[in-house]
Amino acid sequence: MPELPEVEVTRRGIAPHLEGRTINSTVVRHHGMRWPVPQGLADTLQGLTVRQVGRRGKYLLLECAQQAAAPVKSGKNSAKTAAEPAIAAPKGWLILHLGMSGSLSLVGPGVAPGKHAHFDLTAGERTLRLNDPRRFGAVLWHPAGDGPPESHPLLAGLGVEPLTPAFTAELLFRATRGRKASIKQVLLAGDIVVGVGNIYASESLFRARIRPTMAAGRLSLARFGQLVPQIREVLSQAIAKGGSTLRDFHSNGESGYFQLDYFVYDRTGEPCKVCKTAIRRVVQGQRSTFYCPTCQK
DNA sequence: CAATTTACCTGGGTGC
DNA sequence: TGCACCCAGGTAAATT
Repeated sequence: MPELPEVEVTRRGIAPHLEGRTINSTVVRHHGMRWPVPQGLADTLQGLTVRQVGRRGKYLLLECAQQAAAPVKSGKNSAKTAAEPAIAAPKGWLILHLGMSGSLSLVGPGVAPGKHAHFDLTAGERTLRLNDPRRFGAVLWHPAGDGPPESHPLLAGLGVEPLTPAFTAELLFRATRGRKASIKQVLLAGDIVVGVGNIYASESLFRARIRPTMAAGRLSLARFGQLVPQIREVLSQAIAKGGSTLRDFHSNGESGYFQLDYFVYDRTGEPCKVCKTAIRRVVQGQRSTFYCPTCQK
C-alpha cells in the first residue's frame, strides 16, 4: 500500500521524466475512480507543460503551465528588468492519489495497457501510466483560477508534513489537548500530521514505546518528544530504502517493491524483536493495530 | 459545534 | 471449482 514514502519515491522517480516536458496526449480509460475523473481532462491538459512534480501528504501535484519556465538566467543578467520574459502563470494542477492499490509507471511507446491501466499521460517519449485495480485512487484537476493547490477541498484540511521542521512535539502536544481519541487514530486522521498510514503508525509508536490505545490528549509533551523523531526516522528510512529502487524507473518504468523490516506490523503472535513477548493485534476504527504489550506502555 | 464513529468504494486473497 | 467473507486508505455522512 502506498503510504507517504512510496508516494515520495514515486514522485522522485517520475519527476525527471516529466518536468519541463509538454503533454502530447492523455487517455482516460476509466472515469470511475474515487471521484469521477473530470470530463474533458484530455483537452485541458493537451499542450500544457509539466512545470513541477510536487507532493502534499499522499497527493501528487503536477503543476501544468501554458509554456515552459523561462530558461535559467545567467548570473550577470539576473537583475530584474522589464525586458525579462514573464514566466507563464500555472494553468492548474493535476492531482493524483494512489489510493490503496494504485501505482504509477513510465512506459515506452506501444506498451499495451493492462486491465487496470485507467489513465495515461504522455509527455515526450514516455507515458505516465496509472494502474489501480481497486480504483480508490484519484485523478483530479485543480484550475489555477481556484487558487493554489492547498485551497483544494481535499488538501485544505491536511496537517503538517512530517518531514518538515513544522512537525514538532510541541505542535502534536498542543493539537491533541482535549482529544480523547487514541494516539494511533489521531496520527492516522491526517488533520495534525499527514502521511502516517496504518503501517507506519504502528511502527513509530512501537519505536517510541507508546501504547497505541493511549488517549492522545493524555500524553505528555515528553512522550511526544520521543514520538516525533521516530515518525521522522521511520518515514525517512522507508524513503531511503525505496530510493534504492529508483533506478527501476529508468530501466523498467516502475519502482520495485520495498518495505522496511517491521517490528510489529502484521506480526500478531510472533515474538517481539526486542523482548520476545507475543505481538498483539487490536482493532481501532475498523483498522488493525499491532503493538508489544511489554515494550509499549 | 467539534470530536468521534460509521459507512462506503473495490477486488485480491483466504478459508471452507 | 465456487463463494462468502475479510481487509485495506481516506473521505463523507451520521452521530454523539
